[in-house]
Amino acid sequence: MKLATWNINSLKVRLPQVLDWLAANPVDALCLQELKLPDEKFPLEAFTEIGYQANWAGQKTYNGVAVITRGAGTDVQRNLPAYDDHQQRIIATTLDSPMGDIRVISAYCPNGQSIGSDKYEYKLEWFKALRSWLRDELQRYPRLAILGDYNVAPKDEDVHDPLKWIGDVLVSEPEREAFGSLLELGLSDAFRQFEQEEKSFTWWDYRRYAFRRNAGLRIDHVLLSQALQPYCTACVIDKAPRANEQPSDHVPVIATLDFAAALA
DNA sequence: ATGGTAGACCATCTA
Repeated sequence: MKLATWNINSLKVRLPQVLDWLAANPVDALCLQELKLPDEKFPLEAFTEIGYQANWAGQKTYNGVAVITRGAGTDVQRNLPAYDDHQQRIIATTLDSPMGDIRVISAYCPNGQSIGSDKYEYKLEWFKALRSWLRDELQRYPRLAILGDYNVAPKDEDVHDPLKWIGDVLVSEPEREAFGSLLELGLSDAFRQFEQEEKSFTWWDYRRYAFRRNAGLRIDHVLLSQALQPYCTACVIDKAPRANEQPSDHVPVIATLDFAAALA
């Protein structure tokens, strides 16, 4: 089973790239962020034509998340139930697997804009609400994967130039603590369970030739519950789509779960 | 210190 996440920064612009990517990477679930389109503009047919189903929470202009899946999802949940928020940042669905139900969540965590701004306070509040919801969700669904754009580089090794970024949004200590508070629930950062190349990033600013200079951050993550982590055999970043014409500023992250040994 | 680019949308906002 393969699970992936990709912040595509406008599904309208990136739809052809997403379809191409799925053809080349037929994952079981692809979590998308920053759809930037309202519910009624979601291109469902484009996905059904290639054998996928979809659940989404759209919004005009900003935000918006989706989970593209091979099978039909059940128990679909939009947004954080106990956090009143018009920004569409969460969609959750339950997939069938040889191990039983697996909860898959696509998350677009707030950016925070700048330290001390209203948006930064909102980001920290939102993470608290996310943590609280995830605690309950893990009780209901021990096999849980939450994938998305967390807008947090967890450690200095996830930052191209840590000195330049000290105290900045996306790397500040309160944000890293917020991210760490999710790990305290028993979630693990799948990417760091494996040997990885140094300077592995998932996002590069469009400006100043950041991709060419590999001036990036690792802010897109796959978090796996304790029940799922033992089955994860790989977690990789696919940098290829950043070289496309009109690329997203983020690239996909893919986690592989292998249940064969457990079922043998 | 500012601005650089991209996307949504036609003046800025968000990232």
